[in-house]
Amino acid sequence: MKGLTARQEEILNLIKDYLKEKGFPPTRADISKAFGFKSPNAAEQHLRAIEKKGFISILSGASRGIILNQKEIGIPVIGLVAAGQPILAEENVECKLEIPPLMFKQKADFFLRVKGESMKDVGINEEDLIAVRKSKECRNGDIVVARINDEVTVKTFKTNGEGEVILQPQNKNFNSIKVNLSKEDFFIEGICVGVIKRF
Amino acid sequence: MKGLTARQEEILNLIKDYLKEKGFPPTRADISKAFGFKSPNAAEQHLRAIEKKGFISILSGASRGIILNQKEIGIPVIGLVAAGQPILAEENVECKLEIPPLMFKQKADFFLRVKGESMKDVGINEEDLIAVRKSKECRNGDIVVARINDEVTVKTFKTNGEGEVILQPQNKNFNSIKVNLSKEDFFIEGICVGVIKRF
DNA sequence: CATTTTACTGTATATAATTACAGTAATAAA
DNA sequence: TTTATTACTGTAATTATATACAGTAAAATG
Repeated sequence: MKGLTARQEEILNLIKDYLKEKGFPPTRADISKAFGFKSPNAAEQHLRAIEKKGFISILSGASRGIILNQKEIGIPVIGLVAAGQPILAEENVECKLEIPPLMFKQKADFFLRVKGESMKDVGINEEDLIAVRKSKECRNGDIVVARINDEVTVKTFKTNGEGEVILQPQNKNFNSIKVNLSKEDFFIEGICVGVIKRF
Repeated sequence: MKGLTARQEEILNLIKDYLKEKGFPPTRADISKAFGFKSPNAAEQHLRAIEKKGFISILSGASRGIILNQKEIGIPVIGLVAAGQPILAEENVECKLEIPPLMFKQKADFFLRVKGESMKDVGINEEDLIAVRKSKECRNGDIVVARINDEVTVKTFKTNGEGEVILQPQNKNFNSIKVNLSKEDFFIEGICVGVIKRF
């Protein structure tokens, strides 16, 4: 379900983030400050628009009386990534899962359901959920979610510093992937910060 | 950290309930109304006492600025199990971790920090947290947390139905453990319902 | 092309909410 | 026995917050 303008979605995301971080919703002034609005009324009117479209409820008279109408709280669980689609595109989202801030050592932005056994030697198996922090950069040895020509893969990242990138599986039955940066479309989607197995 | 008085605990529970229901914390007036206090200061002073004892934080100047210091919510994370102690004894609890109900397929009662690599072939490695559902029974093939003579171990459970129990590691470098039920003190603590890895 | 919607600034005000101060009374601790 | 602590009432000041009203301007819509 969409219907929100880009700006309204930004506002809604701020409310979600604020709630997650502080445990209670922001005031009109908090929102205005975050976006640089010089009038609290700017926030007020955005809130009313978002309410009208059904994403939040506003309790009249109550301070911070903003209620999220969505049950989709938490971070998205990504199943199969449709070719050509951004990883977080709505059609890839299986469900959402709420996790506490301290669950992993770093903040996780989404979960990705693992296909294949190429990383089994580090304990990542088919159907596991890996917790991913969005990042365009990574270090040697990081387990990364990378995209090569529309295909998303999870591997260990290696580089020799001269533009040569190798994606290493952690399974002796699989071969390393040498990425030709000049010919192939290569992109780091994020870094694996954790794994969840469900038996 | 000192314990809360009965009244303070009631107040804290109200805050938790209010938060769960409305999505934001109550004001002093809300608390006073719920308990029939005729002065908002009654609530204020309870809050200060609860804050002093470390259960909440109060943000100065912010309306509804009550933050739960959720050290004691969630399920316990068990580190090393002291010999002879029940697994959930307080001295074994490293911290607590709140998990959503849908995190695993079955309800988890506690986490156990894994020592050793005996289960590496099923993706359970040293320092991983395994989610355990308390249970005295289990089936063939279940990954169980078992206790043999004061020692806690994680293995795959096998039995031939004639009282013979074998605890199987999932690592070719480790040997199976045959349990002599007549001589040894054997006990199933629970069944592994999931794993969390934190990189 | 007129109208609506979006996206704001700027001002003002009623009220929501925190919080300080002054008490009372019962109970627990020193 | 004196002193804290717990558990409140009652009042009041200050600030935090919601929210109404009056505008401007650009973009989208019909």
